[in-house]
Amino acid sequence: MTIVRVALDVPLHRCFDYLAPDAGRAEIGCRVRVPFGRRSLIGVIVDTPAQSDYSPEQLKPIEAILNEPRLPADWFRLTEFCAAYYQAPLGEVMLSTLPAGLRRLDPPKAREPKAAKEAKELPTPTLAPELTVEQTNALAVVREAGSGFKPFLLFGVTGSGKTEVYLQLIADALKKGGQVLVLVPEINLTPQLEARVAARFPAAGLVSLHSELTEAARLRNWKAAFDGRARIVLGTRLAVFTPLPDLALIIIDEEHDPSFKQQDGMRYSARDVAVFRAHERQVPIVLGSATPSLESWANATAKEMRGRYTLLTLKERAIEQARLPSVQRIDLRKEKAEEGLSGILLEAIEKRLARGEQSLVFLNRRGYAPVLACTACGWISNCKRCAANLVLHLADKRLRCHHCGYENRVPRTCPTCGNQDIHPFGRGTQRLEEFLTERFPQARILRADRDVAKSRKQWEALVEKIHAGEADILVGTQMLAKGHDFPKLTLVGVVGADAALFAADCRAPERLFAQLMQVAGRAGRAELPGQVLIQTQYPDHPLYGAIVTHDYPAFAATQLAERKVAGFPPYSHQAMLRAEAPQMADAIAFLATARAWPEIETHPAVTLYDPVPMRMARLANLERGQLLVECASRPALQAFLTAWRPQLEGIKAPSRLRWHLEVDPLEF
DNA sequence: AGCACGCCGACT
DNA sequence: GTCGGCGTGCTC
Repeated sequence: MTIVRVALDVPLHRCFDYLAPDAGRAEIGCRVRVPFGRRSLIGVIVDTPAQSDYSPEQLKPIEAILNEPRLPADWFRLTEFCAAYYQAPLGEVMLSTLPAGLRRLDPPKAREPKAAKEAKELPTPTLAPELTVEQTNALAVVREAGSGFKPFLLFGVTGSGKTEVYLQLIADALKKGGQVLVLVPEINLTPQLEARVAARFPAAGLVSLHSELTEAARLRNWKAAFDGRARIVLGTRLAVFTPLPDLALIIIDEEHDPSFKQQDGMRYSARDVAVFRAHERQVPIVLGSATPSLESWANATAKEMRGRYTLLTLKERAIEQARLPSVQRIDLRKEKAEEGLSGILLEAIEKRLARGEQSLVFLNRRGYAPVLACTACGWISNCKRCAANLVLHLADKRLRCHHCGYENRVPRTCPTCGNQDIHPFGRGTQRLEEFLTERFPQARILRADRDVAKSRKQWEALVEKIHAGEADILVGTQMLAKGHDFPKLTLVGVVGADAALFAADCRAPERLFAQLMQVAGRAGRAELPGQVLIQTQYPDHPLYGAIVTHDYPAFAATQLAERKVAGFPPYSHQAMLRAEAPQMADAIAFLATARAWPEIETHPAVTLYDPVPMRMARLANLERGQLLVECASRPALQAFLTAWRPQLEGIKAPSRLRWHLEVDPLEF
């Protein structure tokens, strides 16, 4: 009998030893089924130690060895790094990054893909278009760097041809016999990238990996990547963990996008994990964005970072005749607005209607109005379970909490004083749609938000309609800003963006800038020139100034200067301890105990702030508090967290209290 | 995390 | 008298 050390998907920071028959090929990287307490679990063999801390009698024999697939050594280094860096149990990391079919006891029998599909003749690859000078230069820099680890930041506005650069680099990597990993923020927002890659490399066996795939499809695609049949893997953040024997290049499109950050379980940043992976495998990595994250921008431009990343810039739009849209501010202090829309914007819409072009009104707030209130007694519609207002949805006559999902009928009179005079305050997309319908009765108006496009199918149908020119005016949120190009869209009106200017979160301006650049990029992509009108009470705000001049570097420079003064990332590193409990006092008490650990003194480089309630202090009947940890040195922060985390596990707290530690938090 | 055990309150 | 609430402890 041999001893095997097994990582299991349990929230315990240790592995478990078992006995395995010598004959059974129980080797590192194999999955095994083992008895655990009264249950049976799937785990991964991480070691075959000569000795165990437990006596042989205490060790239970494994139940089964699952030899295929055998997880490779570099996958071990990747998951071990993540477990250490994000303070997560190794087994949890390993098992959660495998497709469900490999971590379940009763894996569904993977059906072979239909033979007809394989027999189909491969289409002729689409041809590469002629490159611009900038694209040629960018490619030359990457090619010159060769095949080792080297991170590049490909900075280029919408339409500047980043995708073509990716495609050429993919071609290079494939030619050398390598595999390519392409990460995208959300698969349903970037279907055209998948289509373009597939069309250019029809023989590369492109597979996609994202959470919308069925379990069987995900397992099938994972295996194709694992055994090298798929030469290109295109996926969302979870794809960063896919074993790739011949990995030669990693590409991250829209690298600034917050959806690369996992917000539950192991809270990792797929972008950062990808950079680690590229380093570990000694392959180049290209991060692309029109509005890079400040972290990446600093790595590519700041003196302090000593050029960790190489900056590649695409300034010009690659599509002929297409120019950057003209962006103007509308001063709401001077312009009269009707239902939140200024005369200038309404006139601009009218002009587009006359010319048969499309307009988009961008408002990142769904529903009819963000709150319903009583003018007599001051009652406002708030959520019983959250520190948030219930949003009025007139389309289906409901009051709805956008945070916990609680919903209610719309009362006819004030619930506290009986007054009939209750009013919606503020504006959401439904209200704008209603007003525009009234104002432009001849126009075809389409609203695009999560209420209208609940499923992927509904969303695709909506996009189809817009493409077919079945809408004159679009009213939409965030959803419309990403991905799709609408050729007849020549006007974008931005409404209600000011709120984000003064948000407490230091990353709010960065996100707003990215969002505005993205939505502005929707205007005038083809031969029609585009116009963007931003309605604001603060036309002199530097953020808008930078949007008007399309000047991300200037914006980033001011933001980085502010971060430097404040000692914020990327000039420091952070971790956040969060606790939630039915009573805020319990959550804060837990954090205070964590804060009072005496050995904190032995980590002088680390700053711990006071425990405070979170900005959204109550969510779904749980009160939430947080404690920020900051340190100029990443290794020092890591050393502290590694010593601190076991202490946290020992803190006695009410059973309903939950806590987690997040490294490199994005939201505050 | 599960899943057991165990010890007190309010039901058929 | 039991059903069941959740506090506590353990999993090689």
